[in-house]
Amino acid sequence: MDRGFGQLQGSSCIAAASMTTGSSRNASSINRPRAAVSIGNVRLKDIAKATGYSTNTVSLALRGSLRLPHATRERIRRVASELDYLPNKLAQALAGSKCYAIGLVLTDIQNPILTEVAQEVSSVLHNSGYSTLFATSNNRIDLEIEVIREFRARQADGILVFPVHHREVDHLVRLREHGYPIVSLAEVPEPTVDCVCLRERKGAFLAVEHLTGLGHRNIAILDAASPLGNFEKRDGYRDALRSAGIEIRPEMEFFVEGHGVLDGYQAMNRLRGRVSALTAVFATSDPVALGVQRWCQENSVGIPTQLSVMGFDDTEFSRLADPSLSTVRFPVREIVEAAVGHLCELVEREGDLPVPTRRQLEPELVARASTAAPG
Amino acid sequence: MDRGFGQLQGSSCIAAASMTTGSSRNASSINRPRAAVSIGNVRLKDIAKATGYSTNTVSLALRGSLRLPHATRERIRRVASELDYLPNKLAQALAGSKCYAIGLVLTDIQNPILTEVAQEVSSVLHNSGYSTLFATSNNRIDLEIEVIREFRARQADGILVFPVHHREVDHLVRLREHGYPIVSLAEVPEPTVDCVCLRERKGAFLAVEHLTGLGHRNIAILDAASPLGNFEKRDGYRDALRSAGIEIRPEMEFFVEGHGVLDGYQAMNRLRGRVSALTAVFATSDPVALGVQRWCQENSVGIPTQLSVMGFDDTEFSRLADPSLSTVRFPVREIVEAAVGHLCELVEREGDLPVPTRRQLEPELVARASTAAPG
DNA sequence: GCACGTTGTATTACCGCTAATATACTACTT
DNA sequence: AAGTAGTATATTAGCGGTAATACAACGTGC
Repeated sequence: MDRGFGQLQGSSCIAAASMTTGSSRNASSINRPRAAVSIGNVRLKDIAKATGYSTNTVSLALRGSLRLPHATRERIRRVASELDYLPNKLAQALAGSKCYAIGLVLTDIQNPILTEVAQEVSSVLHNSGYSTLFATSNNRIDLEIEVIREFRARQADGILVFPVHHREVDHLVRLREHGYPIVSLAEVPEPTVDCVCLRERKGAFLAVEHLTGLGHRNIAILDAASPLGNFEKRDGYRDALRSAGIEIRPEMEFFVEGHGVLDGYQAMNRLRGRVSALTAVFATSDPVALGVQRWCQENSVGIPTQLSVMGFDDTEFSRLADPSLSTVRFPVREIVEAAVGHLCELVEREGDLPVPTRRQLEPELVARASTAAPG
Repeated sequence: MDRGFGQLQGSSCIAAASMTTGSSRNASSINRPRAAVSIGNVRLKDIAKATGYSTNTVSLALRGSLRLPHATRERIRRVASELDYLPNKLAQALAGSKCYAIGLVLTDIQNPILTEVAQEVSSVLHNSGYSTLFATSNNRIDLEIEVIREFRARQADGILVFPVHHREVDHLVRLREHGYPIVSLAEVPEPTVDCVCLRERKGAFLAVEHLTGLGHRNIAILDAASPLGNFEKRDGYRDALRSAGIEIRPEMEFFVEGHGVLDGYQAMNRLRGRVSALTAVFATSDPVALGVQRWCQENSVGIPTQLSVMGFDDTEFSRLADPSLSTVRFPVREIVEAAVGHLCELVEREGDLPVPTRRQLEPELVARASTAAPG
């Protein structure tokens, strides 16, 4: 929140490079306009020339080696900052073994919750000294595989991924087996790959249990996950019905194309004939639920009087929807922190990874105004 | 992870590497779980050993050099793919001059429009053969500067940025002057840095002109941009009032903290006493407008009967809001395509950049149900 | 029959950095 | 005074690629 005007904060003082009122010999070779390079093409070698030390000594100084006397270290550092030296992280990564970059693969970002995840991931990684490589699979497994290869080619130290298909993770497992750190942000059935995830099945269970608890018995599910082969939420839905002694009817399970508002809206259009037969709808993501609400408003179906609507994720839009949406919270911060933490741990093990673990976070029901006892 | 005496050149010789005989079967030997490295640590040298050629010949073959006879090229390529060779892009970048990565800096991602931008950018870049480095400045100029330095250290070939302050872009200008390709996605006053942007001032003008055209004269602005020093939308608002002969009253201009739904809602709470004095509200982003709608619903202010509401950006949530939100379209695809295209062009110039240009895209009014003539 | 291009491939030198080892010096020992 | 530690720095060899150059074997032309 600080507006801070005087941002002169040692951020940069370029052009200094060309001046070098060299105490030792001249360093005129620095300002030779080399081709194709940016402002910051000051290298260890340049600092070496400017100070008279060897590049290796400069490298040691900048990394704070105690083998160098304090005075030398400081002198080199001062010159480095005068020249606005920026280390070449590619070269560092090539010489060392890490490159301090993590790849993040999202499925799509129609759902604002994934956006929040992206924001949080990049921010947490930044604070841990890592950069974020970003890509979306667009819900296509071939793209998922492709971008992961891309990340590996860039020597990313590890990968965070929302797999497109929670059951098609062979490519992840294989990498993991070879010591490549990968953490899935969605639950995969067998813990053959690390995952830090929300207990989705239970989340869906809570959502639907909330509805049955209110007295609903005709509950539809608008399911955007199953078409991709991800059945956790549908299973939770069925669990809840079963545990309430309600028959599971396939005709109450509807597939939805994507996670957008429009998808929910259109789904309702398709099943409009059946609406009178139900008293509640559980959508597997918030935007879909908002689309349902919208359809109801247009079609004069009262929420929650005639139809109760549940979402999933608890995005900001849901809280301030009209009526406010009952949903299940997706704890972005907790999941991201745990996932990044775990991934960084794996990365630091440098190859000898422990057996994969699964960390499941607990979902939390958020009951709001879009659900009530059936009229 | 030191290997001692340096006589052993390959620090991690995969089993495959030991096959010197020209024959080419041994794929199964890849999966020896060696320390500290990923599965794909097959290098040119390994392919060289496996085929009997020198690493340079292998390099040429994989890059399709015509200096090699067809048969040799194909043979090498086959072996490479059998070994699942993945080129080390860091090494390529270090040896060549480009690294085929672009940095993207967003301000925050509360606003779904920025999310769409991120998705689109990474997708378009991917199709152009570039990777995306991702970071958010969180609306803090110091972070903006920091992540840009980070990108430069990673040798990003160029940067796409939504500057936090459209008028504080010295750090960008300085880089640009030194030949570093940067494209701003928001309009900066002087074209000292390339930008591909929406004509925001005109967009705001259209929005407010739409309101004045309907007969409104008491129009407030909920402005999330001005607090950051970005006055385009406010200026457009004033332009429209002026051109309709309406007095500009400072008490009709309200600052909003952020671009979230809640921000709009809370802003309305703060100015509730004044609501009766106005007939229309222009919010500088859609979520803020949705917050306004929500507040009105809770406080029984009819939209658009008692109050007209305009947003900005045209996100999916707005189209399906209730009532559907009148807004101004932010043409994500066009802007991103133009910006990425331009940036890539600059990148390909390899340092000798032309003078910065500004490409302004035209905004488009989207009139929906949240605006009408004042009752 | 020998200089002379053409091929096809190997050798070598970087890119910017880290890390292991080598080499001057200095300062203590004994 | 010579041997022995340290200390402060330089030299060299990689990391995994690319690029320039070298070279060897093979036709050609005259």
